[in-house]
Amino acid sequence: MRLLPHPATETIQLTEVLRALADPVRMEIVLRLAVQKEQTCSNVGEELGVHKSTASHHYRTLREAGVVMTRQVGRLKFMRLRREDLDARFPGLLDAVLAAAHADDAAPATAHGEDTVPVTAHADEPVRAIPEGVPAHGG
Amino acid sequence: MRLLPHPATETIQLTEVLRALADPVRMEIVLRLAVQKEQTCSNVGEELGVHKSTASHHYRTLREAGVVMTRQVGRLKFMRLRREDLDARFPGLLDAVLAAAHADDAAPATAHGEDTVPVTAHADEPVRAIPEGVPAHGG
DNA sequence: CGCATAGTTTGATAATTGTCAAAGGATTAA
DNA sequence: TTAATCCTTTGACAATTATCAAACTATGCG
Repeated sequence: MRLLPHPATETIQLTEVLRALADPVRMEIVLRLAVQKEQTCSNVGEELGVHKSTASHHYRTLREAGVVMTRQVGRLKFMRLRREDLDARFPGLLDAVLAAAHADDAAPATAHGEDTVPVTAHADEPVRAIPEGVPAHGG
Repeated sequence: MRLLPHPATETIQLTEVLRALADPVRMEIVLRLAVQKEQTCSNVGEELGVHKSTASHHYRTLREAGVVMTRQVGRLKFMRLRREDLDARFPGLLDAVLAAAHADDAAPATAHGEDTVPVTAHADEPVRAIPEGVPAHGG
């Protein structure tokens, strides 16, 4: 059994964690690991729709950012989230991200399963809001 | 008074938020806004150490990701965090990120103000941990 | 050894991004 | 209108990155 190099908990950098998570493929990996706790790279990779070398690149990115821990058993490599380490370093961050990812999955326009709300109206037009205590200077 | 186009709360994408936050300059902007609540672009930009056009690019990135709201008053543009919107869309995320940013500021190696711990020893070497219920098959 | 399995590394490429510099709005002041 | 202020846009460029393909390493099996 062997371990690959991982950053110590204290040296995990927020910016790198966020960047690691700011990719759809890597987020998908993290979400799977959040449910399945530990998986082989092969298992994770087969469902991602990317080449195995691409997947390997993402494993490395996640590992070097301190998001996942990889251990090798025979020919297999098992990946797992560094939940406790991340919680110790950045309390609540991982949970918030995972919860947010689920909130993001539920498509807003069809979340209620009823109205196809005209969200596009907001997306490209100026928002009418926040007049607030504006330091306007004249009427 | 005018408003620039902003994404509606329901259309804010987690990946874009994380990517927006995964940059040191933008994180710095967000941290300032978290404290000062609202500032002009000029105020924020002067302390960032980047060209004003670069700063403008970052404002845009943050705005399009749904992280900040910008309103124009005369020649000035005021920026503010979309705290309530982000909380509504991704509960706890912004708070966790802000707390994490503060935890990241406190340099771990000198946090105790005493020992210049050999963190580099961990950074590049294999970690001894997580033997756990490993499906090892032999001694 | 020879062969298969599991991932990584290297090479190549296209896309994205952070940066500065310079020109371009938009607004206020005179 | 001209000038000044505030910020954005465009252009250029270097660095990073996501991707696939192919070669490579490491392990296990006979």
